[in-house]
Amino acid sequence: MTTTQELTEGLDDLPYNVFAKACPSRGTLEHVTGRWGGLILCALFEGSLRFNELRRRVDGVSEKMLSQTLHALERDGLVHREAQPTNPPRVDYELTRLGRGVAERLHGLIHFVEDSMDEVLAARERYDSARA
Amino acid sequence: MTTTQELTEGLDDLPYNVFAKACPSRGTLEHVTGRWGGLILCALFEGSLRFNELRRRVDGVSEKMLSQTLHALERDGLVHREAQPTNPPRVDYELTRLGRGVAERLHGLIHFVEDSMDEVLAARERYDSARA
DNA sequence: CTGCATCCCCAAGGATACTG
DNA sequence: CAGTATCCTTGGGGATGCAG
Repeated sequence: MTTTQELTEGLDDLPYNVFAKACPSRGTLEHVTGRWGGLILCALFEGSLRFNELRRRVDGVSEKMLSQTLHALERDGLVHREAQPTNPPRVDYELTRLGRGVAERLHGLIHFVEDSMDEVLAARERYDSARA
Repeated sequence: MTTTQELTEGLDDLPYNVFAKACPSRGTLEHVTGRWGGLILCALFEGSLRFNELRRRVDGVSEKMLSQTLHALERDGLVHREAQPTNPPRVDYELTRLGRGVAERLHGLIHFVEDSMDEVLAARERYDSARA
């Protein structure tokens, strides 16, 4: 007996496949690796932060983008929002278990890139001077 | 004049720090985690590919974006371009040692996201129904 | 096949002002 | 403090055409 599953297994037809244009995992990947998503998750990996702490930590985010990105990450179940009904308001953002899994890997990637920058910059100079 | 470097030193004054707006590592991170960069590196992680193979593998990339992203990755020293002076032309793209380091970590991240999609989708439903 | 050049649109995202 | 609402600009990126 040959099932559809058997016919297609072994290549990329796992339940979710980023390489497929329509796969929902691509959307989540973009939230996670987007311009601000990665930095926000990585910042929260070091501990929970309040809105404006996060804003200062991630140099260059606008209020709007921080708010918007946090909403997307919260919706995807990667970030938990803890609002305290005090005055003035205090809201803490922290990673969920799922979020820690993502952030841990993102953290590894980011530090690898940081540690590689000397080589990257050297490669750029070679590339540029080769066609000057 | 207060520079970003001065503002952040004492905290993360490692040679390179993605959290600082002006750090060159942020640019490279964006090449690597950009909309197409991540998928291209991840595709090449499984082996070298020709231009149109890559184009088919990464469902949805336009010719322009593939070409443009490959140039950025080549310039950063992550991808090696091997052109054969045949007719018709044949060009292979493969990861450099540095590129493999990045792609390996990216690959781990991407698969973690794919494997988490059921949970992500469930979280979205909870989030949406909670404010319907 | 492997691209580069051009046109063009639209949405990401910055700036600013306002609210609870 | 923690956001939301609005406006407006820029460039990301798709479509098309051409070339070696």
